[in-house]
Amino acid sequence: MDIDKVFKALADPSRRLLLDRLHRENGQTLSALCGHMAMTRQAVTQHLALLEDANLVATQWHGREKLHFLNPVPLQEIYDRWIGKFERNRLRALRDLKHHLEGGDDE
Amino acid sequence: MDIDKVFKALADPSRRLLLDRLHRENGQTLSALCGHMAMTRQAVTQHLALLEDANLVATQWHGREKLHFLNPVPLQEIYDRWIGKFERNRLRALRDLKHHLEGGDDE
DNA sequence: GACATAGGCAAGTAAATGCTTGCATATTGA
DNA sequence: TCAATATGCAAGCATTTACTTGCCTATGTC
Repeated sequence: MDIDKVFKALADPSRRLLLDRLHRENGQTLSALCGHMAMTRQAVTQHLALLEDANLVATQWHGREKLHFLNPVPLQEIYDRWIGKFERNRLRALRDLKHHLEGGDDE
Repeated sequence: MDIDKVFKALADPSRRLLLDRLHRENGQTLSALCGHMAMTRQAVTQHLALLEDANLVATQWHGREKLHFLNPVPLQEIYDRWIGKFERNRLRALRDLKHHLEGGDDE
């Protein structure tokens, strides 16, 4: 899995909104998703393509409709393999921060 | 807290590497951090400024040296307020996905 | 068959991004 | 005091990004 694609896909607020919308109601068509966005259909298509490339969204054709489904796995992996690492030493980092900012060893 | 700044800060691999380096050894100077990066000092400075603006890094001057400290709080908040939400319905989303991809109601 | 609906493809554009180069300032140490 | 070290500031540039407009295709419906 390309973790960089996932981070880049999450970097845009419109794309995060799309994920939110799918989280609220899974399996929506492109047109339905467009309803929430203040941009053209093409722009939404491009955002969704990026999300699909990052494996955050999976699609399936139903006749002339393209249904979009949320895939939560990459989010989990971002946490497990990236954010979690920092959390494990969270207290230590905060101690460092406080120690040095509030007058540490030589100040 | 501006969650968008945090996501944008995390979108670049060089900036994630900088966080990794600070995680490995906290309180490094700009020059020390430059040692790990294949770019000019100015580029690193700009990356660090973005991280600081996103509140992922805090700095403190020690004479002519600028020390950089990791602040894990925004990462925690990204998890709590964003990723966690999706995780709570992770199984449901995966069920939706499987159901529709492997031949659902009408296929 | 004709027409509306759902979506795709591709070129164009303005703004953001990542990085560089050049020069200036401040601290430290011989 | 002079030079080396540590960092800052700002303009310039190439690439990427987000979005648009215009046109084309396929599915469903009267």
